Order: sequence, then structure tokens, then C-alpha cells
Amino acid sequence: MNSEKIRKTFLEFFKSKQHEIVPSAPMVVKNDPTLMFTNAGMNQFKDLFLGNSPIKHSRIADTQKCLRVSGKHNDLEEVGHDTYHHTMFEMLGNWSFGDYFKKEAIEWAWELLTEIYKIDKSRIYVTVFGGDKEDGLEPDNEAFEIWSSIVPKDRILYGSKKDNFWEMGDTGPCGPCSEVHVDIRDDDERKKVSGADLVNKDNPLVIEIWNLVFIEFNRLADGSLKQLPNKHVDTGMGFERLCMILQGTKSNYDTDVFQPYIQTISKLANKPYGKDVKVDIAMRVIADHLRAIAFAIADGELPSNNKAGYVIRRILRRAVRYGYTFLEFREPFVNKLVGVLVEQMGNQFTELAAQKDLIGKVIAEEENSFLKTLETGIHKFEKYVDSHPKDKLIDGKFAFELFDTYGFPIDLTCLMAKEKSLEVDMDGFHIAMEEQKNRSRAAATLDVEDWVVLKEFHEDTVFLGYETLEAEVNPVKYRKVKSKGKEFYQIVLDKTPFYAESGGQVGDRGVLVFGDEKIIVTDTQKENNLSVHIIEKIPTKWSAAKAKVDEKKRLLTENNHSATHLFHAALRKVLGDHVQQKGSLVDEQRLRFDFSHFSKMTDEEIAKVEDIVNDKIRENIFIDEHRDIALDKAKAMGAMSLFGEKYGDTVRVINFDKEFSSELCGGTHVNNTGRIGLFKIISEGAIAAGIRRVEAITGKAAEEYVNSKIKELEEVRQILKNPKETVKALEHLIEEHEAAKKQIELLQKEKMKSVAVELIAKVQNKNGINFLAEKFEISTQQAKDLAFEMKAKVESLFFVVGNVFEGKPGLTVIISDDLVKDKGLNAGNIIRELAKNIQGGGGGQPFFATAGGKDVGGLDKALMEAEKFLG
RNA sequence: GGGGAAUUAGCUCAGUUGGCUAGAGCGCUUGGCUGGCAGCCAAGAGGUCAUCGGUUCGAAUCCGUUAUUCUCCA
Repeated sequence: MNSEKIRKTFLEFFKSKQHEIVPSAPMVVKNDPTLMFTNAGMNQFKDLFLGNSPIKHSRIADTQKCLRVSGKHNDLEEVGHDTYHHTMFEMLGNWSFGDYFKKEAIEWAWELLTEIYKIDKSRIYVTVFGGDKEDGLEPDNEAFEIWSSIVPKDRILYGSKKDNFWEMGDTGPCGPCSEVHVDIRDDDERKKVSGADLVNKDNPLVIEIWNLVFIEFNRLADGSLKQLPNKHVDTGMGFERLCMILQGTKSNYDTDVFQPYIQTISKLANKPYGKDVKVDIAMRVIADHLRAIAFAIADGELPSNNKAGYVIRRILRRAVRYGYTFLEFREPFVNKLVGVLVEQMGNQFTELAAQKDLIGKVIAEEENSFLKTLETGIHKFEKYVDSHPKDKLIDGKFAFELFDTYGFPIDLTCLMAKEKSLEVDMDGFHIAMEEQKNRSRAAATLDVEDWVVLKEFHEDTVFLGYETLEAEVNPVKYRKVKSKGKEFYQIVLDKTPFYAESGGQVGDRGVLVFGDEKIIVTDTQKENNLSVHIIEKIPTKWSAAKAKVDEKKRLLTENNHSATHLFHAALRKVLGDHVQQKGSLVDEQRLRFDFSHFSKMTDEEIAKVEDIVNDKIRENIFIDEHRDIALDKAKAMGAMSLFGEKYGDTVRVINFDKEFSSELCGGTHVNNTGRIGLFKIISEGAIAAGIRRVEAITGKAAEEYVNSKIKELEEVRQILKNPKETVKALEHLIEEHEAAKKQIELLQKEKMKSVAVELIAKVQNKNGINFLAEKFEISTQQAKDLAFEMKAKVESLFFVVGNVFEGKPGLTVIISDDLVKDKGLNAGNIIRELAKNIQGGGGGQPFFATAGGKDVGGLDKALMEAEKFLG
């Protein structure tokens, strides 16, 4: 059975059991401060488990693209070394929200695996939760009973809290789970050791494929467990492992999911797969990481230097590093695999096919920049080795500096050390690393207390902000958050006029009035589906409240948001349909829009886009808003949707002239475009390969901007005495200025030359030294020129220049090379002595030194004194 | 969120304890030579040493600010 069929079979099976099949949520998570990437199938249903959102379908199944690289589930360093861990993987899952529980979940799992997929029953082992004293939990005998009616008791094992009690995070929904393991060893191996002894022992051939979680508790911040009102089922089956079992291979990487990449890599590297362990690992790492990076980019997460973008960068670099070290790639290569990836997965995940060029380009750019980083690291390393010729051990601190500051991988440092018969002090490295970790941990304490519930409420907060900026509302729950010594509260309301930050539009500010007490709302944010108002203090007495949004800020923000839609549409008209939104920020001051496009926008293109947008503004188009339209229908109507954005079953469509601009959008907008007033682009630039960023302003801000530019130009024109052609006049002026500057420099040098000629006559020969000490009214730079001029003209010269410039005395000493060598004269030492006379200090090299001082009166004395150094 | 670094000619980068008349290679301009794969030789142009402020007689160099970028950790 090929992988595509396996996936389809799973979804059809659960459809036949009355499950709603939903699409995969984006792999990159937005609106959740605790999570950067989807790391389990249940992520997109978190709000359902927590009771923050109402349940629409009580039975759901899907395949979810997941990424596990950081946080609780961290598999990154394992990937590639074994045959069954991945960064990016698909998780097949079925869910019950307060519907069926253990019995159906277990029976259906068994039916699908043995009846449909026809896995050999004798190879299956299952585990159930064995209880935990600390949490006061009994063994899960219920699950044991259900299983024992299906499988022999000797293949049902009790497991520990670690393996059989599933938790979402430090707090949140959790419960006992039951895992299904399959033993795919050869028969003679199976005879020697029972599979039961190898379950959960990290044996690559006795593996967990399906985890059935029975969620019935909520873990609170104090560590205690609270029974949930409803019981849920949450299951997850690793798609790649399932393919391995059904295709009879011994490694996930030998299935049709990964083989196409490995074969292409093998061809590019000109090395076979399966002959050398290290080469094989490298190929697996690259095949795995390629998928993770490409999916992330397709979801709109570009490699960058912080947060989620940085995680993507690190994954890519890990792939390049393995290719560099073990496959001897010296040129970018990962990007060459994108074509195979699109062929392989483009059908199921259309976002890949649609953005093939962009993905390839971004990866190639990243590879190049990392190869450059490696080069700098090698440079630093060699410099270190050269300056420590006697050492046999490379300082751990230096190795850490290379790693920490220049991003040079530690294993490469070790490798290069080995080539020079050196060793790296790994203990020192690890100590430095530990210090770094402690520092970061100490700084990252975020203390979130449990919610205090004021009113039982399990619906989504009703958003009133499309119609009104003021409303009577009821508080539902609140909690205290401590971060970096600052304390604030988050509060949830049953309904609210406050817009919570999302879709690029910033959150509203305003006030909540409880009785006669005013509480300021500093921001409104979204945590998954929850609208959270940030307040600095809670009211002394809880009651219904009057919510008022800061109107000025909101209206200005709306101007910019609507302008963003017009701009997006105009961009596609001018540049083409390859333009995809890659990021957007809209606040009361400006709008920022990132989009895919492969070259700099020309001045003409920018002008044209501005023109179209301003035309549309003047057309005074009324907003055409559709709420609660089915997603399919909205797309069929031609509304633009974004890759990497999570949409519900029903969406909101915003049209400004539906032939021109139609977008799926939850944000707030102007009633008609005329209110925007004026649209003006103020900057255009690149932020990554293939991604451009434009910033623009609207309304009064745009007017003020244009006026200030005009005023500036007027001022320039006035200064230039109102010429006919301002630009030409200015160019001419600058040219003249440059020429004049050169001329002055030249003249000064000339002048010093002629001064030097006159001075030659004054030079006195004493003890074979041509000596002269004179005072001038010249600048320090001129004194320098004069000194060097004399040095070129007079042999065996010892020349002291005293100068006064801007009221300050200065001294310059120059000595011919032969005197420095033969007589041991040292200008640096001499000037230190002389400078005392002018209350200054100085220094330089043996043949040339300068000094400055404060006392002009001492200059003559200093010049007199110079003579005593003649010896 | 916390730490470490970088920013010098069009490009890639040197520049030691504060004082080298701010440098190298590549590129560019001009002239000359030369049938040979990055031709050779000579001359030359090109710099707000990221920014603003401070310390100092003197700052590319030391201290602080801002901006941008890199990098590690969370």
C-alpha cells in the first residue's frame, strides 16, 4: 500500500464512523504564546479541551503536519541517527469531544489496524496506565478490561506515568493513555526475545505507533489535578511509522515517503545509501529537514534571527552541516531537492506546489549565508591556532565563543582540531554552555497563575467591535501574570468591543468602567480563540462593566487596514498574481506589508500602485461585508486567502469593489474608502530572498508627510536662490564644492612645500644632525604635512614643529630614519618630555610623534628645549 | 526574553598596549606592453572608519546611545 493510499484509508475509516474530516491546521502557530509550532494533532483543538470554545462537531479526524524541535518534545538531535524520529511528520488522529470514550476508541483502533490495514495481530502489544501515587491515581483497569476482551492478557502491559499519562504542558488538559506497539522484528529474533520485553525500550523495531489519550483532568498551576466536566478522546498515530509497518520496511526512511529524497541526495553527492553509517545518517538528516523547512516556509515562516524563524534557520543549518561534513557538499544543495518534494507532496499540500520557486530561493539564500558563516568560523579558528602555536588543547572558552558568537558548530571545531592533531577542551565548552543556559533561564521567568472564574461561560467571546466601540459587558475570568518583575492581569469578557490583535491588526486600547472605577486596558491579545484584555489592576469590586475603545487609535488603524487591502489588490494588478502576502502589520501610525516578489519594485511600479490605490480611495467605495460564509463558498467567490492562516468553517469576507479587492479577513475596516484620504508609500526594500517589504501611511499622516517634503524642497530652492532646475543647480554646486575642496588641499600641500624650501636655509647642522625647531600658525594636519615634506628634502633631519591652532598649542617631531637607527633618537620619547612645557602629553613612533597641550605660553620653551636631545 | 559579537574603499576583509600622513586583494579609470585562459607593468581615482555623545593633548581603536546585521540560549 503506498503512502497516499494509507492516509486516505485512515480518513475514510473514521468518516464511516461519523467523524468530520477537517484539514490540517498550519504547522506554524500564531496567537499562542506557549507554542511556536504545531507539535501534536490536538493543538488545533486546544480551546475545545479547555472549554474556551463551543463544540461544533463531537467527532473529528484529520492528518496534521507537525514539527517537533523545541520545548517539551525535543527530538532534533535524535533525528537521522535512528530510523524513526523526525522533525516534521504527519500525525493521523481521531477525536471525541464529550462523545465516545475508551471503549470505542480502543475497538476502532483495533479494527482499523488489524481488519483494514491487516497488521499481524500477534505482533501487536498494548500498554495501559499503571497508576501514580504522587498524583493519587489508580491504574487504568477500565482500559485493561476493554483490551483483554480483544488481545491476550500477556500482551497488555501496565506503564508508568512517563509513558502512559499524557500532558499537554505544565498545565492544561491531561489523562491516562493507552499505546499500541508493533513488533516488526524477524521471526527468529522474536523467538529469542519476547516483544513484550522490548516495548518502550527504544528498540527501533518494536515501536509505538498509536497513542490513545483519555482526557479527563486539568492540571492546575499548583500541580494538582481537577476533574473535567466532559471526557474526551485524543489519539495520534505517526503516519511515517505506519507506512514503514505496512510497507514491510525496517526504517521510516525506506518507505516511499522518504526514498525519493534519499535517492536524489545520493545522486547529487555521488555516494550510495546504505554503505556507510555516517553517510546514511547525513542523508536521512537532509531528507527529514528538507520537509520541515519547506513546510515552514510555505506556511509563511521564513528563516530569521529570532523565535520561530530562528528555529527554521537552525534546522536548515543542521542539514547543511551534515551535508558539508559527511557528503562533502561545498555548494548549496538543499534547494535542489525542492522539486522532488513538490512532486512528492504537492498534491496533498497545495501550498507547497504554489510556492515552489519561493521555497527554493529562500533555501538557496540561507545555504549561501551559512556557508559564509562557516568560512568566517574557519578563519577565526585558524587565527587562533596560529597565535597559540604551543598549545595541544584548544581552550573550551574559545570553542564556545566560536559556537556562541559566530555560530560555528562545535563538532566542526573538533573535526578541524583533529586535522591539526589538537584536541578541544570539551569540559570547558560544556561549562560555558551551562552558564549561558542558566543566564537565559533566570531571565525568562514568566509566572502565570490559574484563572479565577467569575462566571461559568464556555462560548467564544462575542466580538461587538464591528458595530460599536462601547458596550455593557460582563467579566468571565481573570488571572495574574508576572513577567520580569512586572505584574499585570489578563481578563476575559463574555462580549467585547475590543479588537484582539490578529491578522496583522494591532489590539485595541481603552477603558473598562466598573461602577465609578476606571480600569485602563493597555492592549488586547488573542490566545488561540481567547480574547484577552490586558489590565494593570483589577477592580476593587466586580460587576458588569462599561467597555470603551480608544476611538482615535481604532479609526486610524482601520484606515491603514483598509488601505492594506487596496494596496494588496493593486500590487497583484501591477506586479502579477505571484504576489502573496507574507506578513502584515497595521497600527494607528502606518501599515507594513511583506510579500513574495523577486525583484526590487521600480519607481514606476511604486507610482503606479500608489495611483491605483488613490483612485480607489477617491471612488469612495462602500464596504461590502459578508459574515459567516462557508469557507468553500468564499473561496469560490474569489476571495483571497492566505497560506499558513487558520480559518474556521465559516469566514468573513471583505470586499471593496468585489472585482477589485476581496479578502478573507476578521479585521475592522472603514465604511467607505474615501475616509482613507491619501495613500503614500514611504519605503520599499528586501527582508529576505524573494520577499519585499513596503511601508505606507494614510490620511493625515500621509498629508503631513507630503507637505513636509514639499516644504523641504522649498527651503532648498530658496537657499539656491530659486533656480529654474533645482536638481541641476544642486549637482553643479556639489561638483564645484568637491573641486574647490581638492584645490584647497592641494594648495595647502603646495604652500607647505614652499615653506619647506624656505626652511631648508634655517636648518643647522649640529653633531651631524640637521636640526630645526620653529613655531607656525598652522593646523595639526598642516604641521604633519610640513614635517613629512621636510623629511623628504633634508637628510639626517631632526625637526620640531610648534603650532598654535584654535588657541591650542601642538608639537610635531620628525626624525630621519638613519638618526633613529644610528643615534637611537626616539621621537615618541622626546615628545613626551617636550609636551610637559605646554601641559600636554603625546606619543607616536620612533620617527614621528605628535603632542597637544593647553598652555600656549610654554611653546617657545618647548622648542628651546628640543636642542638638548642633540646629545 | 537574556547573553555574546559585527559595522573601515564599489566588493571581501587587515588594522597589536589610543599616536603607521587609514591599508591589502579584487573591481574601476588612464597609459604602455602582450595572441594563451583571472595576461603583464606603471600611474591614478575612490573613505563622515554605521550613528550620536563622552573620556583624552590626541579616538577607527576606550566608554555609553541609537540603528542594522550575525550568533547562542530560553
